[in-house]
Amino acid sequence: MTSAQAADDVVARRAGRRRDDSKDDAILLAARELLAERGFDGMTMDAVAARAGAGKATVYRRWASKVEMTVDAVTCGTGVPLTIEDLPDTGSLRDDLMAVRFGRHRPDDTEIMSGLMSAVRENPEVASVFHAQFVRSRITLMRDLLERARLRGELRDDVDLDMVASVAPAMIAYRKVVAGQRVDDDFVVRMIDNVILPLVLDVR
Amino acid sequence: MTSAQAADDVVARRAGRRRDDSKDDAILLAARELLAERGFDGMTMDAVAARAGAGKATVYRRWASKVEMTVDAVTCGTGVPLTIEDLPDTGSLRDDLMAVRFGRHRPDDTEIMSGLMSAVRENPEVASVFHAQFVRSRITLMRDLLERARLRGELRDDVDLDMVASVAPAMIAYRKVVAGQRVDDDFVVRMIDNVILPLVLDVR
DNA sequence: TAGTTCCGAAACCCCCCAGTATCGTTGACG
DNA sequence: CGTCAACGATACTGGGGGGTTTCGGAACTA
Repeated sequence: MTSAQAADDVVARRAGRRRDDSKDDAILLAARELLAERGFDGMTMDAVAARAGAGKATVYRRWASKVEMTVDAVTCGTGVPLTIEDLPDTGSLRDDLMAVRFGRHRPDDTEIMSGLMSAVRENPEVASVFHAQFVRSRITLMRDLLERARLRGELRDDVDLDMVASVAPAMIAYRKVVAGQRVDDDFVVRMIDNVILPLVLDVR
Repeated sequence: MTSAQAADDVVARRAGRRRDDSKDDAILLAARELLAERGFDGMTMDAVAARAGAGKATVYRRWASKVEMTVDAVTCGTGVPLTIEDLPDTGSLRDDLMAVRFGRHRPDDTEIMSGLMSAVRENPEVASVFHAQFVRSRITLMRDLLERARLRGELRDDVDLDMVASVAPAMIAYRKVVAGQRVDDDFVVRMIDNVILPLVLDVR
């Protein structure tokens, strides 16, 4: 409980209409949708407010700037990045990787990643949250999964884990952001079976 | 000889000061530098003109818009993409790949690739030249080199050439554009030796 | 020298958009 | 019901930048 909430409950609540907390989510959702559809530059604050069914004043009452709103939209909206804690050991690296793709997780956020790219170059705050949300967490997850497979004895012993851990994130981001192609299930499975696994597995 | 040049030589040359063709190169060079330093949005036409030692009118006398100038800056400036014709068969895939990186070619243009990214999303013309210059040509080159290695008998026979051909371009673009890290010689060599070659080579 | 064309510099126009201010309205509290 | 804060809508401000025009000067032809 924050001190502000305590003040509301214990001390007399201030008069006047109370803030509609559901608007926070509506605004952040609108921001994410527009980020995915039009990118950071195309996501105007007027459009965000309009899609959320709110006025701009309501948006700026909650966030001081477009950047701060964007940071919250990305961090709160796309959720805490997946970690190895969320993925029970299936006993095989292939099944572990499939679980990452096909498990019951948040929807594909490559569109948001793509839409954020333009803002990353010129905004350190955005760059920081982008890196944490879309780069570091994914490489770390891959590295942890590979490490687990290594302990199970699945991997050859000369694998460069740090390098290999970035192969899948790189190929997925490249296909979406740089090459501008769809990242569908076919592509992911084919990448896993024809690139990642042949690269690390002991069996031949 | 173009008809315009013929007209200049045969028919009477029009009166007045002649266009300084060297300005074209100066402007395109300034555009590339600013594209690399500040990205497409940060590259203002005023800055391009100023760096080229020209007036904006001079720029707009040659190109109708910022986009058209950018397209020319990228296509003319970074040169014709490398093809397998430019790379004599060294007899080994590793040496072929090293020749791509360390051969006597144009300077590293990952900065320009990175700077163009923001414009790709919202401009089909830029997207087209970007794709030709930085995506298609590189994947094709990789694929041709792999094919050549396959004919030499270097490769395992179950290699997914189309998929593998995009691994190196993906990892380099990812590291630079998405992860925001330097693409130095160490990284490239390590990628070749610990990812690309283990993935395709027959020897084990 | 007269006429023409290109030059750099700079003023200018116009649109877009982040952010602010003001409106009348709505709803919670006393 | 009176008060007051949050609400949606909307007008407004200020800065940035693409693109155009103007201007005096320079370079070229005749």
